[in-house]
Amino acid sequence: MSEVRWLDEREERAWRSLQMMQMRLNAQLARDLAAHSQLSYQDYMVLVALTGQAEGRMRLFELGHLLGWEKSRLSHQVTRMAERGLVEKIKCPSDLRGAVVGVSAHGRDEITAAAPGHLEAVRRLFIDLLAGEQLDTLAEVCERVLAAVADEELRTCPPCNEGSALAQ
Amino acid sequence: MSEVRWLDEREERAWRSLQMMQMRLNAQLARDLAAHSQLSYQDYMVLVALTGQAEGRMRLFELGHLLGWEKSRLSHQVTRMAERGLVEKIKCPSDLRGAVVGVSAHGRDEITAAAPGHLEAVRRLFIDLLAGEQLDTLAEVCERVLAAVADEELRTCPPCNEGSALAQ
DNA sequence: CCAACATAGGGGATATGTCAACTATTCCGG
DNA sequence: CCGGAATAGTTGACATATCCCCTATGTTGG
Repeated sequence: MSEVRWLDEREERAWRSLQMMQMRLNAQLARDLAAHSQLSYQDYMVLVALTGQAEGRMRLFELGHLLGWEKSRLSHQVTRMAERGLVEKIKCPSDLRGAVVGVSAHGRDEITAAAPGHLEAVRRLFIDLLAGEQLDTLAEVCERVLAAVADEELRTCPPCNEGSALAQ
Repeated sequence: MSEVRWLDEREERAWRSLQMMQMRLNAQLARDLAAHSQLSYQDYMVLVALTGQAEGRMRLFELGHLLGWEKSRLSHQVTRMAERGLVEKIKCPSDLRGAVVGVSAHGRDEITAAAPGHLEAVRRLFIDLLAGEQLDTLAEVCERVLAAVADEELRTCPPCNEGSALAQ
Protein backbone atom coordinates (compact mmCIF):
# COMPACT_ATOMS: atom_id res chain seq x y z
CA MET A 1 0.00 0.00 0.00
CA SER A 2 1.07 3.56 -0.60
CA GLU A 3 2.38 5.70 2.22
CA VAL A 4 0.05 7.84 4.28
CA ARG A 5 -0.08 11.37 2.94
CA TRP A 6 -0.45 13.54 6.01
CA LEU A 7 -1.89 17.02 5.65
CA ASP A 8 0.60 19.78 4.96
CA GLU A 9 0.39 23.12 6.69
CA ARG A 10 -1.93 24.68 4.15
CA GLU A 11 -4.32 21.73 4.13
CA GLU A 12 -4.26 21.46 7.90
CA ARG A 13 -5.11 25.12 8.28
CA ALA A 14 -8.10 24.91 5.97
CA TRP A 15 -9.43 21.68 7.45
CA ARG A 16 -8.96 22.71 11.04
CA SER A 17 -10.40 26.18 10.67
CA LEU A 18 -13.41 24.79 8.84
CA GLN A 19 -14.17 22.34 11.61
CA MET A 20 -13.69 24.98 14.26
CA MET A 21 -15.94 27.41 12.44
CA GLN A 22 -18.70 24.89 11.95
CA MET A 23 -18.86 24.11 15.61
CA ARG A 24 -18.57 27.61 16.98
CA LEU A 25 -20.81 29.30 14.46
CA ASN A 26 -23.60 26.78 14.84
CA ALA A 27 -23.34 26.83 18.59
CA GLN A 28 -23.53 30.60 18.67
CA LEU A 29 -26.46 30.76 16.27
CA ALA A 30 -28.28 28.13 18.29
CA ARG A 31 -27.66 30.00 21.54
CA ASP A 32 -28.81 33.22 19.95
CA LEU A 33 -31.98 31.60 18.70
CA ALA A 34 -32.63 29.99 22.08
CA ALA A 35 -32.15 33.31 23.82
CA HIS A 36 -34.58 35.19 21.60
CA SER A 37 -37.26 32.59 20.89
CA GLN A 38 -38.80 29.33 21.97
CA LEU A 39 -37.30 27.51 18.99
CA SER A 40 -34.28 25.28 18.70
CA TYR A 41 -32.15 25.59 15.61
CA GLN A 42 -33.69 22.38 14.32
CA ASP A 43 -37.22 23.62 14.93
CA TYR A 44 -36.28 26.73 13.00
CA MET A 45 -35.01 24.81 10.02
CA VAL A 46 -38.12 22.69 9.84
CA LEU A 47 -40.38 25.72 10.04
CA VAL A 48 -38.43 27.60 7.39
CA ALA A 49 -38.75 24.65 5.03
CA LEU A 50 -42.48 24.32 5.66
CA THR A 51 -43.33 28.01 5.36
CA GLY A 52 -41.47 28.04 2.07
CA GLN A 53 -43.98 25.59 0.65
CA ALA A 54 -47.11 26.55 -1.22
CA GLU A 55 -49.62 25.45 1.42
CA GLY A 56 -47.22 25.46 4.33
CA ARG A 57 -47.11 21.68 4.26
CA MET A 58 -45.37 18.81 2.55
CA ARG A 59 -44.74 15.10 2.66
CA LEU A 60 -42.38 13.95 5.39
CA PHE A 61 -39.93 12.37 2.99
CA GLU A 62 -39.79 15.54 0.88
CA LEU A 63 -38.97 17.54 3.95
CA GLY A 64 -36.29 15.02 4.75
CA HIS A 65 -34.69 15.40 1.35
CA LEU A 66 -34.90 19.18 1.51
CA LEU A 67 -33.19 19.33 4.90
CA GLY A 68 -30.83 16.46 4.17
CA TRP A 69 -31.97 14.67 7.33
CA GLU A 70 -32.37 10.96 7.86
CA LYS A 71 -35.94 9.80 8.13
CA SER A 72 -35.65 8.67 11.70
CA ARG A 73 -34.29 11.96 12.91
CA LEU A 74 -37.04 13.78 11.12
CA SER A 75 -39.70 11.49 12.50
CA HIS A 76 -38.58 12.10 16.08
CA GLN A 77 -38.22 15.84 15.49
CA VAL A 78 -41.64 16.23 13.90
CA THR A 79 -43.24 14.19 16.66
CA ARG A 80 -41.75 16.50 19.27
CA MET A 81 -42.77 19.60 17.34
CA ALA A 82 -46.30 18.28 16.95
CA GLU A 83 -46.52 17.73 20.70
CA ARG A 84 -45.60 21.37 21.18
CA GLY A 85 -48.16 22.52 18.66
CA LEU A 86 -45.68 23.92 16.16
CA VAL A 87 -46.74 21.61 13.35
CA GLU A 88 -49.58 19.26 12.50
CA LYS A 89 -49.20 15.81 11.07
CA ILE A 90 -51.89 13.96 9.11
CA LYS A 91 -52.03 10.76 7.10
CA CYS A 92 -51.56 11.29 3.41
CA PRO A 93 -54.80 10.44 1.59
CA SER A 94 -53.17 9.51 -1.70
CA ASP A 95 -50.45 7.29 -0.23
CA LEU A 96 -51.52 5.49 2.89
CA ARG A 97 -47.94 4.79 3.92
CA GLY A 98 -47.16 8.45 4.12
CA ALA A 99 -47.76 11.53 6.21
CA VAL A 100 -48.05 15.23 5.55
CA VAL A 101 -46.67 17.84 7.94
CA GLY A 102 -47.92 21.39 7.99
CA VAL A 103 -47.13 24.52 9.97
CA SER A 104 -49.71 25.42 12.54
CA ALA A 105 -50.80 28.96 13.34
CA HIS A 106 -48.64 28.81 16.42
CA GLY A 107 -45.69 27.63 14.33
CA ARG A 108 -46.15 30.57 12.00
CA ASP A 109 -46.19 32.99 14.89
CA GLU A 110 -42.98 31.57 16.30
CA ILE A 111 -41.05 31.56 13.04
CA THR A 112 -42.30 35.02 12.14
CA ALA A 113 -41.08 36.34 15.45
CA ALA A 114 -37.76 34.54 15.34
CA ALA A 115 -36.71 34.96 11.71
CA PRO A 116 -35.57 38.60 11.70
CA GLY A 117 -33.32 38.12 14.70
CA HIS A 118 -31.83 34.94 13.38
CA LEU A 119 -31.22 36.46 9.98
CA GLU A 120 -29.45 39.37 11.60
CA ALA A 121 -27.23 36.96 13.47
CA VAL A 122 -26.41 35.07 10.28
CA ARG A 123 -25.43 38.35 8.63
CA ARG A 124 -23.49 39.63 11.61
CA LEU A 125 -21.52 36.44 12.09
CA PHE A 126 -21.18 35.23 8.54
CA ILE A 127 -22.60 36.80 5.39
CA ASP A 128 -21.68 40.42 5.99
CA LEU A 129 -18.11 39.50 6.85
CA LEU A 130 -17.39 38.09 3.42
CA ALA A 131 -16.81 39.55 -0.02
CA GLY A 132 -18.99 38.45 -2.91
CA GLU A 133 -16.15 36.48 -4.43
CA GLN A 134 -15.57 34.69 -1.19
CA LEU A 135 -19.21 33.70 -1.05
CA ASP A 136 -18.96 32.31 -4.57
CA THR A 137 -15.77 30.39 -3.91
CA LEU A 138 -17.28 29.00 -0.75
CA ALA A 139 -20.38 27.85 -2.58
CA GLU A 140 -18.30 26.20 -5.30
CA VAL A 141 -16.22 24.40 -2.71
CA CYS A 142 -19.24 23.20 -0.79
CA GLU A 143 -21.04 22.01 -3.87
CA ARG A 144 -17.98 20.14 -5.07
CA VAL A 145 -17.58 18.39 -1.73
CA LEU A 146 -21.29 17.73 -1.50
CA ALA A 147 -21.22 15.99 -4.85
CA ALA A 148 -18.37 13.75 -3.73
CA VAL A 149 -20.15 12.89 -0.50
CA ALA A 150 -23.39 12.10 -2.31
CA ASP A 151 -21.44 9.88 -4.65
CA GLU A 152 -19.82 8.01 -1.81
CA GLU A 153 -23.11 7.68 0.04
CA LEU A 154 -24.52 5.95 -3.01
CA ARG A 155 -21.60 3.64 -3.49
CA THR A 156 -21.40 2.70 0.17
CA CYS A 157 -24.85 2.49 1.52
CA PRO A 158 -28.20 1.84 -0.06
CA PRO A 159 -28.22 -1.33 -2.17
CA CYS A 160 -25.43 -2.46 0.14
CA ASN A 161 -23.56 -4.06 -2.73
CA GLU A 162 -22.29 -7.36 -1.45
CA GLY A 163 -18.99 -8.28 -3.11
CA SER A 164 -20.73 -9.16 -6.37
CA ALA A 165 -20.31 -7.88 -9.88
CA LEU A 166 -21.32 -4.32 -9.08
CA ALA A 167 -17.94 -3.15 -7.94
CA GLN A 168 -15.73 -2.17 -10.84
CA MET B 1 -36.01 49.57 13.29
CA SER B 2 -34.59 48.97 9.84
CA GLU B 3 -36.18 46.55 7.44
CA VAL B 4 -35.17 42.90 7.42
CA ARG B 5 -32.50 42.28 4.81
CA TRP B 6 -33.26 38.81 3.48
CA LEU B 7 -30.52 36.85 1.79
CA ASP B 8 -30.17 37.35 -1.93
CA GLU B 9 -29.57 34.45 -4.27
CA ARG B 10 -25.81 34.53 -3.99
CA GLU B 11 -25.85 34.71 -0.21
CA GLU B 12 -28.50 32.05 0.05
CA ARG B 13 -26.49 29.69 -2.15
CA ALA B 14 -23.35 30.06 -0.06
CA TRP B 15 -25.12 29.75 3.26
CA ARG B 16 -27.27 26.82 2.28
CA SER B 17 -24.51 24.86 0.61
CA LEU B 18 -22.24 25.39 3.58
CA GLN B 19 -24.81 24.05 6.00
CA MET B 20 -25.56 21.11 3.76
CA MET B 21 -21.89 20.28 3.37
CA GLN B 22 -21.20 20.44 7.07
CA MET B 23 -23.89 17.97 7.84
CA ARG B 24 -23.27 15.52 5.05
CA LEU B 25 -19.49 15.57 5.21
CA ASN B 26 -19.35 15.07 8.94
CA ALA B 27 -21.94 12.34 8.82
CA GLN B 28 -20.07 10.50 6.11
CA LEU B 29 -16.71 10.82 7.87
CA ALA B 30 -18.26 9.60 11.10
CA ARG B 31 -19.86 6.62 9.37
CA ASP B 32 -16.59 5.81 7.66
CA LEU B 33 -14.73 5.94 10.93
CA ALA B 34 -17.34 3.81 12.66
CA ALA B 35 -17.15 1.24 9.89
CA HIS B 36 -13.38 0.90 10.05
CA SER B 37 -12.61 1.32 13.74
CA GLN B 38 -14.02 1.22 17.24
CA LEU B 39 -13.79 4.99 17.55
CA SER B 40 -16.43 7.66 17.23
CA TYR B 41 -15.48 10.89 15.51
CA GLN B 42 -15.28 12.55 18.91
CA ASP B 43 -13.05 9.83 20.31
CA TYR B 44 -10.84 10.35 17.30
CA MET B 45 -10.53 14.07 17.83
CA VAL B 46 -9.63 13.66 21.47
CA LEU B 47 -6.99 11.06 20.69
CA VAL B 48 -5.47 13.15 17.92
CA ALA B 49 -5.17 16.09 20.28
CA LEU B 50 -3.59 13.98 23.00
CA THR B 51 -1.12 12.14 20.80
CA GLY B 52 -0.02 15.51 19.44
CA GLN B 53 1.18 16.46 22.92
CA ALA B 54 4.69 15.94 24.19
CA GLU B 55 3.89 13.26 26.77
CA GLY B 56 0.59 12.22 25.23
CA ARG B 57 -1.24 14.00 28.00
CA MET B 58 -2.53 17.42 28.96
CA ARG B 59 -4.77 19.30 31.32
CA LEU B 60 -8.47 18.91 30.69
CA PHE B 61 -9.08 22.60 30.21
CA GLU B 62 -6.26 22.83 27.68
CA LEU B 63 -7.79 20.00 25.73
CA GLY B 64 -11.08 21.83 25.91
CA HIS B 65 -9.58 24.98 24.45
CA LEU B 66 -7.76 23.04 21.75
CA LEU B 67 -10.90 21.26 20.61
CA GLY B 68 -13.16 24.22 21.23
CA TRP B 69 -15.46 22.10 23.39
CA GLU B 70 -17.38 23.16 26.44
CA LYS B 71 -16.04 21.78 29.67
CA SER B 72 -19.09 19.73 30.42
CA ARG B 73 -19.07 17.99 27.10
CA LEU B 74 -15.42 17.22 27.49
CA SER B 75 -15.89 15.90 31.00
CA HIS B 76 -18.58 13.46 29.87
CA GLN B 77 -16.60 12.41 26.83
CA VAL B 78 -13.39 11.79 28.76
CA THR B 79 -15.25 9.85 31.43
CA ARG B 80 -16.72 7.57 28.77
CA MET B 81 -13.37 7.14 27.07
CA ALA B 82 -11.68 6.34 30.36
CA GLU B 83 -14.29 3.65 31.02
CA ARG B 84 -13.38 2.10 27.68
CA GLY B 85 -9.69 2.26 28.46
CA LEU B 86 -8.82 4.71 25.70
CA VAL B 87 -7.47 7.36 28.06
CA GLU B 88 -6.42 7.70 31.68
CA LYS B 89 -7.37 10.52 33.98
CA ILE B 90 -5.41 11.54 37.07
CA LYS B 91 -5.55 14.43 39.51
CA CYS B 92 -3.13 17.19 38.71
CA PRO B 93 -0.47 17.39 41.44
CA SER B 94 0.27 21.08 40.96
CA ASP B 95 -3.35 22.24 40.88
CA LEU B 96 -5.65 20.21 43.04
CA ARG B 97 -8.73 21.44 41.23
CA GLY B 98 -7.53 20.03 37.99
CA ALA B 99 -7.08 16.79 36.12
CA VAL B 100 -4.69 15.50 33.49
CA VAL B 101 -5.79 13.18 30.68
CA GLY B 102 -3.38 10.95 28.84
CA VAL B 103 -3.63 8.41 26.03
CA SER B 104 -3.38 4.83 27.13
CA ALA B 105 -1.56 2.12 25.21
CA HIS B 106 -4.91 0.91 23.96
CA GLY B 107 -5.82 4.41 22.87
CA ARG B 108 -2.59 4.64 20.90
CA ASP B 109 -3.31 1.36 19.18
CA GLU B 110 -6.77 2.47 18.16
CA ILE B 111 -5.75 5.85 16.82
CA THR B 112 -2.77 4.39 15.01
CA ALA B 113 -5.02 1.89 13.31
CA ALA B 114 -7.73 4.40 12.48
CA ALA B 115 -5.74 7.43 11.37
CA PRO B 116 -4.62 6.36 7.88
CA GLY B 117 -8.13 5.38 6.83
CA HIS B 118 -9.67 8.52 8.21
CA LEU B 119 -7.06 10.69 6.58
CA GLU B 120 -7.74 9.03 3.26
CA ALA B 121 -11.43 9.78 3.65
CA VAL B 122 -10.70 13.41 4.45
CA ARG B 123 -8.60 13.66 1.31
CA ARG B 124 -11.05 11.79 -0.86
CA LEU B 125 -14.07 13.80 0.26
CA PHE B 126 -12.49 17.17 0.85
CA ILE B 127 -8.84 18.16 0.54
CA ASP B 128 -8.01 16.54 -2.76
CA LEU B 129 -11.09 18.03 -4.41
CA LEU B 130 -9.92 21.58 -3.90
CA ALA B 131 -7.28 23.79 -5.46
CA GLY B 132 -4.67 25.41 -3.25
CA GLU B 133 -6.26 28.81 -3.68
CA GLN B 134 -9.60 27.45 -2.64
CA LEU B 135 -8.05 26.03 0.50
CA ASP B 136 -6.56 29.41 1.30
CA THR B 137 -9.77 31.30 0.66
CA LEU B 138 -11.65 28.82 2.76
CA ALA B 139 -9.21 29.22 5.62
CA GLU B 140 -9.44 33.01 5.43
CA VAL B 141 -13.20 32.87 5.46
CA CYS B 142 -13.30 30.52 8.41
CA GLU B 143 -10.83 32.50 10.42
CA ARG B 144 -12.71 35.71 9.78
CA VAL B 145 -15.97 34.16 10.91
CA LEU B 146 -14.31 32.50 13.85
CA ALA B 147 -12.97 35.82 15.04
CA ALA B 148 -16.43 37.36 14.88
CA VAL B 149 -17.96 34.46 16.77
CA ALA B 150 -15.27 34.60 19.45
CA ASP B 151 -15.92 38.30 19.79
CA GLU B 152 -19.64 37.80 20.19
CA GLU B 153 -19.13 34.96 22.65
CA LEU B 154 -17.13 37.35 24.80
CA ARG B 155 -19.61 40.20 24.61
CA THR B 156 -22.57 37.98 25.30
CA CYS B 157 -21.60 35.42 27.79
CA PRO B 158 -18.92 35.23 30.43
CA PRO B 159 -19.06 38.21 32.78
CA CYS B 160 -22.76 38.29 31.92
CA ASN B 161 -22.80 42.04 31.88
CA GLU B 162 -25.98 43.08 33.62
CA GLY B 163 -27.40 46.27 32.15
CA SER B 164 -24.68 48.40 33.76
CA ALA B 165 -22.13 50.75 32.29
CA LEU B 166 -20.38 48.08 30.26
CA ALA B 167 -22.65 48.28 27.26
CA GLN B 168 -21.68 51.04 24.83
C1' DC C 1 -53.07 -12.09 -9.56
C1' DC C 2 -49.12 -12.77 -6.75
C1' DA C 3 -44.54 -12.99 -4.91
C1' DA C 4 -40.64 -10.24 -4.31
C1' DC C 5 -39.01 -6.02 -3.58
C1' DA C 6 -38.95 -1.00 -2.67
C1' DT C 7 -40.65 2.91 -0.09
C1' DA C 8 -42.71 5.74 3.90
C1' DG C 9 -42.71 6.11 8.33
C1' DG C 10 -42.57 4.68 13.48
C1' DG C 11 -40.17 3.67 17.67
C1' DG C 12 -36.94 1.84 21.21
C1' DA C 13 -32.21 1.56 22.84
C1' DT C 14 -28.33 3.91 23.24
C1' DA C 15 -24.76 7.60 22.48
C1' DT C 16 -23.98 12.16 22.74
C1' DG C 17 -24.65 17.35 23.66
C1' DT C 18 -26.38 21.15 26.62
C1' DC C 19 -27.74 23.54 30.63
C1' DA C 20 -27.63 24.73 35.21
C1' DA C 21 -26.22 23.96 39.55
C1' DC C 22 -22.61 22.44 42.76
C1' DT C 23 -17.80 21.36 44.92
C1' DA C 24 -13.13 22.26 45.54
C1' DT C 25 -9.22 25.20 44.75
C1' DT C 26 -6.68 29.06 43.63
C1' DC C 27 -6.06 33.93 43.11
C1' DC C 28 -6.19 38.60 44.61
C1' DG C 29 -7.02 43.06 46.96
C1' DG C 30 -6.72 45.08 51.12
C1' DC D 1 -4.27 36.52 56.54
C1' DC D 2 -9.07 36.83 55.09
C1' DG D 3 -13.13 36.99 52.16
C1' DG D 4 -14.86 37.37 47.66
C1' DA D 5 -14.24 36.40 42.84
C1' DA D 6 -12.44 33.47 39.35
C1' DT D 7 -11.17 28.82 37.73
C1' DA D 8 -11.32 23.53 37.03
C1' DG D 9 -14.02 20.01 36.86
C1' DT D 10 -18.30 16.97 37.99
C1' DT D 11 -22.93 15.69 37.81
C1' DG D 12 -27.94 14.91 36.74
C1' DA D 13 -31.73 16.13 33.95
C1' DC D 14 -33.10 16.68 29.73
C1' DA D 15 -32.85 17.38 24.47
C1' DT D 16 -31.33 15.48 20.56
C1' DA D 17 -29.10 12.05 17.03
C1' DT D 18 -28.27 7.50 15.32
C1' DC D 19 -28.74 2.65 14.71
C1' DC D 20 -31.49 -0.96 13.56
C1' DC D 21 -35.54 -3.31 13.15
C1' DC D 22 -40.60 -3.29 12.59
C1' DT D 23 -45.05 -2.37 10.10
C1' DA D 24 -47.87 -0.96 6.34
C1' DT D 25 -48.25 0.22 1.64
C1' DG D 26 -47.08 0.62 -3.06
C1' DT D 27 -44.92 -1.39 -7.39
C1' DT D 28 -43.63 -4.66 -10.75
C1' DG D 29 -42.29 -8.69 -13.49
C1' DG D 30 -44.05 -12.97 -14.71
